[in-house]
Amino acid sequence: MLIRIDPTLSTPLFEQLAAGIRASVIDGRLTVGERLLPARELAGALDINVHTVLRAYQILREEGLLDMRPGRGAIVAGRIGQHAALAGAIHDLVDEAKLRNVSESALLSLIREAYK
Amino acid sequence: MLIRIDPTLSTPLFEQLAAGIRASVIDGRLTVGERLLPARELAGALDINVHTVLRAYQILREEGLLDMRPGRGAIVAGRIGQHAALAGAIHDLVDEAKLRNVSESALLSLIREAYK
DNA sequence: CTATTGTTCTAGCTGGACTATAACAAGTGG
DNA sequence: CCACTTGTTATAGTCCAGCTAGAACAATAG
Repeated sequence: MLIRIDPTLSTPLFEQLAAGIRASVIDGRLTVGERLLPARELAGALDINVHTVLRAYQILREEGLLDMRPGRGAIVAGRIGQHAALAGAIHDLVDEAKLRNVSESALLSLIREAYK
Repeated sequence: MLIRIDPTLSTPLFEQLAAGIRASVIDGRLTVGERLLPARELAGALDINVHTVLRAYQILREEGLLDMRPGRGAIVAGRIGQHAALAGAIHDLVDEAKLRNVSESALLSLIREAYK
């Protein structure tokens, strides 16, 4: 599981991490039942704090993507079903946005608006 | 121009404001050539600081949405052309996401991922 | 010339993100 | 049962982005 973290970005580390794992689950790089690296281990590998990793894990658990318990670790639960369609739609939208020179942040806030 | 700001949300005020105005321009509530409220005035109305309003305005200028100069104010430039199609696509995507119980924050980070 | 309005600068406050330790609880495997 | 692993919880400190406040400046309108 290769996930890259960039401390210089404005998006929080725990969000970046959650986003990376989430994407991995959706496109199949992580499969249901698979176990993630133990928090302390991953934290060491990424050179960040354990709590930051755990915070990312907990977000994903609340989304139903992970199942975690002490002693067992964090396991991909993948309640998300067939997100493939969604992933496709997202891809198309992003392409469209790029084509029209709409910046990432602009697109993001348009979506935030649409969610209201 | 009615734009609502919620200080309790985690999204910065200046972003909320920029997002609101941006959306207004795109769906036609604000038309090209129209002048926005002077920063100090809008700040007073929203009960926030002038700098926060100006920061939002400047973001939109960088996007080419606004034209602003001292003494004249901020005017909708609307370089964005026909974003109607994009707006439609966004709307569809958000509906799809809601249908699948994908949270707003999850969708946002999926899009951030797709932008890479 | 005066009033308006964006621009720039300086300064201070606050909350969230991140880190660092440490103790605790629930599992796993021998 | 025991040792080890791993998530959970709590406490505390640092740092920075966002917001506020006040003031002086520059360009534009009338």
